[in-house]
Amino acid sequence: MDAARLPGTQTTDQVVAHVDMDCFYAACERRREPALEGEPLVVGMGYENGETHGAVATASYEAREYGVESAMAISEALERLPRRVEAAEDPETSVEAAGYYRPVDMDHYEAVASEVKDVLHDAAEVVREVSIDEAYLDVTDDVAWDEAESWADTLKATIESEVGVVASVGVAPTMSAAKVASDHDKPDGLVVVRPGDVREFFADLPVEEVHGVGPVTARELAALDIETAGDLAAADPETVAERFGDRGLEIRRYARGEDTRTITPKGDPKSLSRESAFTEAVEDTDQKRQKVETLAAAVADRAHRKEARYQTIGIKVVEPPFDVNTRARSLPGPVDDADLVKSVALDLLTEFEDAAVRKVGVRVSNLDFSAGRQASLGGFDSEDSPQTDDGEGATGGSTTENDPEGQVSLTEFGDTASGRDEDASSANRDGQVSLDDFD
DNA sequence: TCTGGGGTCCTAGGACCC
DNA sequence: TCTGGGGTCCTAGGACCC
Repeated sequence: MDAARLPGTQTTDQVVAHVDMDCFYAACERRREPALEGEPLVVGMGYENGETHGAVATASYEAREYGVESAMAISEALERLPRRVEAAEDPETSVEAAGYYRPVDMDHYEAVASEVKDVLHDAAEVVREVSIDEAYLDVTDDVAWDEAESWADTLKATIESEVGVVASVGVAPTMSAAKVASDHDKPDGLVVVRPGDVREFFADLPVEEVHGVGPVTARELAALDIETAGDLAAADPETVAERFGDRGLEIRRYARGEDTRTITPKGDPKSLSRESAFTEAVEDTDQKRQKVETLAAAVADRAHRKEARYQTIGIKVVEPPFDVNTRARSLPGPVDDADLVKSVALDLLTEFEDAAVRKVGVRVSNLDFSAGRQASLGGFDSEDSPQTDDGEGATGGSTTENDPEGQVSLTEFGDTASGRDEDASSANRDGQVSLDDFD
């Protein structure tokens, strides 16, 4: 596209495009199995091997007509839409009212997603990938409002011809409006909301469509007679703030088309986790421990491959009916140590030894990617700055070297900067960061 | 609703420090 | 020794998103 704006004509408005792939997993399955085109198709996880406790990840629009929805239990999906293979053998069931089921294959979807991303990065300077099938593009400097529609149309066509999957695109002056716009005319949608039209565009939408409003908030808003985004936009800010705090003011601003967020590329992850559900609630200690060990190894492996070290190790334990418990323990410094993940996770699990448990998870957080990237010599206190900056800059604070035994240096730093004795003393208390404590 | 898996951000309270 | 205030880090839980 030509017509880059002249420097002097820029306003504070952004031109934001939100690209959202339609039924992405199903589209990926169809790409490699074209016979599924036009058929009801359900992609789900955890239901293979005769298991029935999985959930629907994506249902094609044809499958949705039978009432199958994403996040629905597979067992319920099968009631509404039997499997085609079984229907064919069962004279009682009509083949027309049956569909195809495929298990989730993340590796394949990620490969397709990276092809899509290549197209997006060609189309815009700044791309924020939100998830495997969704991204924001900042095209403020490349696309004028007059050409937004044809630009988006071209982008959609390119994705379809080069990758073979269909996207919906919304273009608007803010991220929150672009997101709603891309969803507004799905599938194969293209909606442009110009700067002056945002408030009107939101007015009649159900309040749940505002980004950040989920079922809980929607219910509480309904109790205040706030049912549309327009109601929320017009609501008294003090009432909203009183009930929902800062988050309330934020969703109100979104509903008014006010959103000052700018598009930045996605940074490093903040945490990595693995979790897994039992078929039914389990009390047996060994079964729980075994699953936690497996998850711990998987998480540690993933972190290792991503060159992430972690300072906090935690578990999640879900008790029936759906009580989520989390426990976490922080270490004196970041580590990359699969055995430690396992031993800490198991230790945290002992609290739930006697509990009935339906699901467990292991997480590492407080991630540090510095080791794999560069050996930075920064981080020493500079002479010219007095005491005021110690809390902040503190690159890494604790061990930025590879091994947790890098303690020596910590202790030495101990009395040089007041902000540091915390680290040093906590390391000392734990004596040499003795990993033995966790074994 | 008989809830799968992987994330993010926010809040509140306690410990600890100055 | 008691009181008070400011600040940070950590843990746990909640809501939300895809």
